[in-house]
Amino acid sequence: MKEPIWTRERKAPPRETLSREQIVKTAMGILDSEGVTGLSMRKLAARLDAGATSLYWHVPTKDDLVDLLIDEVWGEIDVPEPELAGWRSGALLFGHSMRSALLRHPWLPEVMYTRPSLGPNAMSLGSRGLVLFEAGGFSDHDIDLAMSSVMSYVLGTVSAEVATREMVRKSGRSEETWVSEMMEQAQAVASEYPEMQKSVRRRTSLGLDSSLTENFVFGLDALLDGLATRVTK
Amino acid sequence: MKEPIWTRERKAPPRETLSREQIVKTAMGILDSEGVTGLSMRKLAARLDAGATSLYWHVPTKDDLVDLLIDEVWGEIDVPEPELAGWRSGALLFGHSMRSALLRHPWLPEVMYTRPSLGPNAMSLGSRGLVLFEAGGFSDHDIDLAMSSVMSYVLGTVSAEVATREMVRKSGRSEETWVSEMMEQAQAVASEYPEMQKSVRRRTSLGLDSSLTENFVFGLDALLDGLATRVTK
DNA sequence: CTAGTCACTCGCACACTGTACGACAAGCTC
DNA sequence: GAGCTTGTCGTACAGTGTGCGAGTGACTAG
Repeated sequence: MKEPIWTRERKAPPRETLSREQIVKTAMGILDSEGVTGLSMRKLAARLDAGATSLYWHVPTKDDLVDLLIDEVWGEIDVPEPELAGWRSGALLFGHSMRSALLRHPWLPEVMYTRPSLGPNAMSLGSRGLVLFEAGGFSDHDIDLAMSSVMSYVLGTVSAEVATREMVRKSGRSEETWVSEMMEQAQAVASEYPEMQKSVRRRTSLGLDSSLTENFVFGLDALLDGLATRVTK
Repeated sequence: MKEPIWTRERKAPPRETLSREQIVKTAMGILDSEGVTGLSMRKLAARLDAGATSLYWHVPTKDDLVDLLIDEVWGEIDVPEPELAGWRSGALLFGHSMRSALLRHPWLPEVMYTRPSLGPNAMSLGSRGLVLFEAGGFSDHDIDLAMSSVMSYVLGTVSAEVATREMVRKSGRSEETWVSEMMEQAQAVASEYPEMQKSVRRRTSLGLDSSLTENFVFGLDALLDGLATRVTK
């Protein structure tokens, strides 16, 4: 009579092997710190002390790997239960949670717009979002319109924010000197675009961080105000 | 006495040469039809009957070329003069114009979030937008907050829309069969995500196009409603 | 103990990318 | 003619994703 596997002892510790989780995790590290162009299969493999093509046993293609990484990010986003906060502050919280996830993983905008990406975490996120807006009293027809307008707003704003921060980073300057250089440029073309100059000056008075946060909050607030008038129940 | 140039005849027609405009134009064609991955310097050169490296005399790098292309798209977006329509319908028009430009050039989202891109058309667009909102009666402080929330909303929504369309295209199925396949998938995981199922069904009843347009309009309307309450003057 | 079958690793090779370099040519001004 | 500017392009290099097939360690059946 054969003894079942889980009681039987292993003769020797199992061979150390790569795992999909491990690959995803270190790929995430590379992506977060070096961006999309910094991630190559060879570099990833090297960091795992493995041959480049070994990865392909665990992951079909690089694109699939990126899909896994995207879904990982969706998994980091909170959606509060509606009974805890009400839909409005729930949506606000959701927006902020989504923003901070995107700021932690600034590579996401440049890859997410070319691919399906309907992994389990994305599904769960979408589902929980819909629950929130349903509880908020939107009509059946409006629930996912409301939900997806909030998601799109956050996505767009934070993508733009990430692009701005990227601009600063690439310039190699510090934040302050970058802002002041922008000011100079704005001065130079002031005659052509007087409005832009005012805008830059307005943003300069706050720091870059606060200015971007204010931007995000202002629009989200306005959008939620607009959505509030569409609550019917 | 030397005769001025414009009266002097050319001895021979000038040598045919590449031009930046020409390069930009055919690159735009490739990008629009084959997407970002379809654009390579060699392919672009081949389509111009030129050697690959000849392009580098007219354009410093491929990235710079893409920057030119992005600014070209910004140039296609209308912003109405405020006195023609008022800020609200002006903003609506602007949003639709921006949307259709992005739908014509669906490659834009995947490249715009990694780079500066403050070309002349972008500047002019921003400036005209600010004029519109200023005339709308927003406080000095709110003008560019309002403006950029609209831009971000449109950007985010249409980027997501483009991604959806890309999904359909890549699947190789027709629009209808794709939608019904989505329905099946939704049925399959219905127990886990009942909300998603409802959402998919709602979208299925309209066509894909109308559903996406409705989505866009709904959120933009809500956002503008919210912004309207912030008009002070 | 041997033979066989999985699960997994990895070197090589291929086609492709952006672009630096330097040789070359055509047209213009002296 | 000489010399300069403008422009073209072949070659080469370092890098990419990944298909293929050989190889290896751990396990099981006989």
